[in-house]
This record gives sequence, C-alpha cells and structure tokens, in this order.
Amino acid sequence: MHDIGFAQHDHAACVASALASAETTCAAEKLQLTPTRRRVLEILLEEHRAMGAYDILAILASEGIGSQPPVVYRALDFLVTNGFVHKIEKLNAYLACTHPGEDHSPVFMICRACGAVAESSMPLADLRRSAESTGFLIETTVLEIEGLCPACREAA
Amino acid sequence: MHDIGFAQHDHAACVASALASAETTCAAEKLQLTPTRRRVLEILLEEHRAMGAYDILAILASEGIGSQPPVVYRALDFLVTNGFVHKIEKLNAYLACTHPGEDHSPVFMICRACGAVAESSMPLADLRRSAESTGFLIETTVLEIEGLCPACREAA
DNA sequence: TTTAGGGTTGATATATTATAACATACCTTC
DNA sequence: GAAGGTATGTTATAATATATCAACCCTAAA
Repeated sequence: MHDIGFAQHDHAACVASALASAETTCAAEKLQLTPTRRRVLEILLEEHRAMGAYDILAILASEGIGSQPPVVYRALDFLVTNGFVHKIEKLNAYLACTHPGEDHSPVFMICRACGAVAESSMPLADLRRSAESTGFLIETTVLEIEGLCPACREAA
Repeated sequence: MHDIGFAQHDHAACVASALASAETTCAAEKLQLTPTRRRVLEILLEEHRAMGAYDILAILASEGIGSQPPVVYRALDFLVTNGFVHKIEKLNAYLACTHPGEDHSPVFMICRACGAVAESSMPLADLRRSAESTGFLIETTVLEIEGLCPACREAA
C-alpha cells in the first residue's frame, strides 16, 4: 500500500490494471504500445508521482533502453496524446492518468511542500458554457492548483 | 485600438491606467517598482500578449537596460509575486494581468493557432469547496484552456 | 558617524527542459 | 519488391531558468 492522491490504495493492482487497460485501448484503436512506450507508462504508474522527463530517461538509460532525450520525449508525446499520461505544466513533469479512457478535464492538486500531485476532475460544462459564449472553442484545459496536502498541513 | 482578448479596446488608456495602478499599489504596499521592473511591466502591457522571458530580455537589451537572463527573471518574479503579471505555464510565457488588485483566480484562454491569450476569471468557490473537502489547502490555481479563438475559427 | 542589515543589481556560469534534423529500420500493402 | 507510413537511433542544439557571489544603496540602530 502506498500513500497516493492523499489517500491509500492497493498500488500493485492499480499498476497492473492501468497497464492492462492501456493495452486494451491501444489494441482497440490500433495504437502501437511499443516496449519503450509501455515501459515509460509502467515507470510512471509504479512511481505514482509526477516525474521529470530526465528522471524517466535516467531509468531507461539504466535499463539500456535508451539514453538520449528524444527517446523519452517521443514516448511521453505518445502517452500524453493518447490520454495515458498528463503533463503538469507547472512542474514540467509527467504523471500517469488515474482514470484513462474517461473523457475528463484533469484537475491537479499539487502540494507545494512535498510535491505530491493528486488528479481530480471537474465538470467542464460550466466552463465550456462561459468560454464559448465568447466564441472561443475549448480544445484542452489544464487547471493547476497549488497548495498544501493534508499531510503537509499537519506537519506545518 | 487593438484586437485584444478577442475584443476591441482603447489600448493606450489601458496601458497608462494599468501602470498608474501598479505604481499606486506599490507605493501603498512599500514595494519597489524599480525602473527595470516598471519597464518589464510596461513592455508586457504594451505588447498585450503572452511573451517569453527571452523576448522581453531582447527588448531590455536593445534599450541597454540589461542583457543577462537574471535581469528579466528577477523582474518577472517580482511582478508575478505581486500579481501584476501572470505566467502561462503551458506556454512558458508571461502576460500582464488585466485586472490587478482584484483577488482572482486567473483563467487563460490560449489560442492554439495564433497564440493569443485572453484572461478571464471564474468563481473559485466551487473549486475550493470540492478540493478542501479532501483536506487540500488551495494556495494558487491556474486553469489553462487551449483552443481556437473566434478569429481563428473563422479562418479555419 | 559608523556599522549592520535588507533589498536590489551586476556578472559569470551552469542547470534544466525540450526539439531539430537526418539517417536507419521495420512493417504493411499494393 | 517498391512505396509509404510509423517508429527508432543519433548527434547536435535550442529554449527556458537558476545558482552563486560580489557590489551597491538605502535605512536605521548603535
């Protein structure tokens, strides 16, 4: 059991099911979940935290998979494009999506103190209504919230 | 008149009043709006678009104000910290705040095609209620919306 | 008046994040 | 078996941001 998303859960099962889900999705949509892409997703699922591209690259390099930046950026691009991973712009970091497959507008809660990131979601409807009344067409949204997670609040 | 925030407005008046407002605020709060800081804010107000730090630095350099990165990053840090400028994380770019002084949670609408950025705001109340029910303390929020602005929709 | 402190600036160097560009390999399919 | 698409390997470089340390300037306390 790990401490994730400010709550407890069975991590091994979570990794396995998320990987299986990604494989199913890729098969269904004729996307190539190649070994490098699969391993990057697996790393992000296992670590279950927002990681920098070069952190991931270091792991890949230690496993002999690849040591040049394009290796990891290409894999991340694939994973982000297809909804398996989110980029946390505010941290320049990447995080495995905790509910892939669902059409969601991610909301990240980033703890300034410990760096933990929890993914939530919010109704996009209100947002969309107000934005599009101005004629703006929403394609992607990222809401980044920074603050203190429960554990760090207690520690402070 | 310029085309800003997907609408028209009197830009010269807007720049002047925003600068005056910044000066008033700084005087009241004993913040030092030094020449470099003031000029960076003025540049962002005049351009009225999201600019990269190095774009701003190039202008400062051409004016003999400073040519090294810390010059612009220090000024931006001051301006962002004190609410005169927002950072658009998704673009690694900076934008003068269109309603400084108000306690607001910025919402940026970023046009993928032309790069225009309009700042809006949204009720933080709902957001705060749902986040804090999990024990998370919100300190800062950034919602970044990418899509197509009205002009680019027509062009497409 | 001097000295200590805080805030700002100058300047050099470097860290961190990300992409361009081009060659190669590997499939599929026609 | 040649063409075209997708993915990978590799080198180099671009773009963004920060660390560090010395100098300066103002203020205020000793």
